[in-house]
Amino acid sequence: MSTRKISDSMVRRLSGYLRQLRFLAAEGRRVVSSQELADEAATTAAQVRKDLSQFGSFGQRGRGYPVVPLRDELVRILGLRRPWRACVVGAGRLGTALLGYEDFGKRGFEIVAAFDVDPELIGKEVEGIPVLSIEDLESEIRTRGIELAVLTVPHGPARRIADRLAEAGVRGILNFTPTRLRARPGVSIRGMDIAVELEGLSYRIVTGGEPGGNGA
Amino acid sequence: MSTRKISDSMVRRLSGYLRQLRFLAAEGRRVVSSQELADEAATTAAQVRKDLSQFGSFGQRGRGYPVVPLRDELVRILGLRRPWRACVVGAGRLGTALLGYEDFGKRGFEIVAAFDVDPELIGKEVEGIPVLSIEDLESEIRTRGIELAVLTVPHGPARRIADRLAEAGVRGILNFTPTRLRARPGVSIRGMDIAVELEGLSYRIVTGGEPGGNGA
DNA sequence: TTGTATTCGTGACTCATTTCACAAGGACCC
DNA sequence: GGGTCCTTGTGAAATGAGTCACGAATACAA
Ligand SMILES: NC(=O)c1ccc[n+]([C@@H]2O[C@H](COP(=O)([O-])OP(=O)(O)OC[C@H]3O[C@@H](n4cnc5c(N)ncnc54)[C@H](O)[C@@H]3O)[C@@H](O)[C@H]2O)c1
Ligand SMILES: NC(=O)c1ccc[n+]([C@@H]2O[C@H](COP(=O)([O-])OP(=O)(O)OC[C@H]3O[C@@H](n4cnc5c(N)ncnc54)[C@H](O)[C@@H]3O)[C@@H](O)[C@H]2O)c1
Repeated sequence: MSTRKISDSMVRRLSGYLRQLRFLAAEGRRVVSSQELADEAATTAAQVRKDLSQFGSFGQRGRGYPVVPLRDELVRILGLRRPWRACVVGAGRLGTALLGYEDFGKRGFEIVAAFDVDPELIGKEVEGIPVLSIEDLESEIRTRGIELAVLTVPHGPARRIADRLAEAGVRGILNFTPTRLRARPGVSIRGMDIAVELEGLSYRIVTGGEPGGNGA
Repeated sequence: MSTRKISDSMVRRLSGYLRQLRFLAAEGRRVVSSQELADEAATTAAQVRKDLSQFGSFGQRGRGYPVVPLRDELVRILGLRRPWRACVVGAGRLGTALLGYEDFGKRGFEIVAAFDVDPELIGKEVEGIPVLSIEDLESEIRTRGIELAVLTVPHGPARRIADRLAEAGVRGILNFTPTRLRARPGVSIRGMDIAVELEGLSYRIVTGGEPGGNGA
């Protein structure tokens, strides 16, 4: 346990271990080896051990890692002990799909509201989640204790809304728009750009690159 | 120009530069400095120059990089000279949202078909794109010359369908399911897992990590 | 209890990526 | 045509990530 700085790619791997551990826990498995964890997370056994050893000694030599305690430890490390309260901004095609995504809840993220400008949508419920007016963004975020936002509005208003979210005290934004958001102190931002991923595929294919598996 | 091996994170940055260059080209800008490119792609000027120098000398000292030629060069490097023919497998909530995503075309990816099991959907068109039976997956992929697939089916059938896609000759899969797909020779796979990104946000927030901007 | 087979934890090493610093090359003004 | 800015291109240095090998600890069988 040497408490190095935790890199982004390592956090990504921890997520992968956690996913696998949840699955194993549901199956009733008691212990799992670094090798098995590595296979599912597309890495090596040594890497798994090194990653986990950053936080303490959870394994038992000769046996492996106890599934449930290790899962709970990762939940703690990743900050998922209690669910995060989140909203979706932009209840369009993509936003609506996300509102119906049941895995959010299972993974510790609770979507408590959506926001939109469209008067047709405001006041309705989509997948059981209320669509609120974008005008009330700041007040609703405060009263409902919303900490995270998923941004699925068009390019035009994206920057402005991100600023308003930051201003209203949101701690993190998951950005699905192709707009690059300005970093704001106190607000973490992560972008999911489909085109970037597709272009990555394209590059690998034309350069004859086999290496199939990065993410899932 | 030293022709090192191109890393994954570098390809990601190249995508970022390309996005910005497309935007600047549309605005009519003639030249751009490494500094400006760096600001938008959340990196440093030196990094931009080093990245680009892998492929040749495109810049003019004292002036910067000519926007349109550099854009075209990146298009070539990333393998985007002609559009890729793609399909969406699983025309559910997420799949439907993706079928309506107009930016695909602009970025060089043409969605020519969707596949599903649901008899209600098969034969219909969604957003102008025909929904075909999953039973005809192999034959349709061959006759329509489909090269890429976006996978948006439930967890259950995901692995099996990925195998069928690989068998049918698809060159790349963009996987939105939480299922980890087995790497297959000749098929590049890239996963987009929302939960992984949200967990990354969660981690950064609880550890007090400011560093706002990775992706968009 | 002893021996053998496992599997973790970890320091040393290797390899990859990023940053730094600056010379080289061109633009532009006078 | 000479001087002055700028900004690129690039080796060298610094930093960081991932791999290896092996000792320590444990399980289990005989
Ligand atoms: N559709 C996809 O599959 C997809 C995939 C990846 C990324 N994206 C990105 O996600 C974003 C949304 O895409 P979409 O296809 O869902 O578009 P959409 O037009 O279907 O939905 C956008 C929604 O945002 C709302 N909106 C517009 N301005 C707003 C404002 N100022 N405040 C609040 N809400 C506002 C609209 O009323 C609409 O409901 C776009 O930036 C797009 O590039 C979409
Ligand atoms: N909804 C989201 O916002 C979201 C976000 C991220 C990831 N995902 C993932 O994307 C996948 C789809 O999610 P969804 O919400 O769109 O689910 P959905 O149930 O709305 O859609 C799934 C579609 O796949 C079709 N399907 C089922 N079995 C099939 C088969 N064997 N062959 C072809 N088609 C088949 C179904 O008929 C349905 O139309 C899931 O794996 C989910 O975890 C969804």
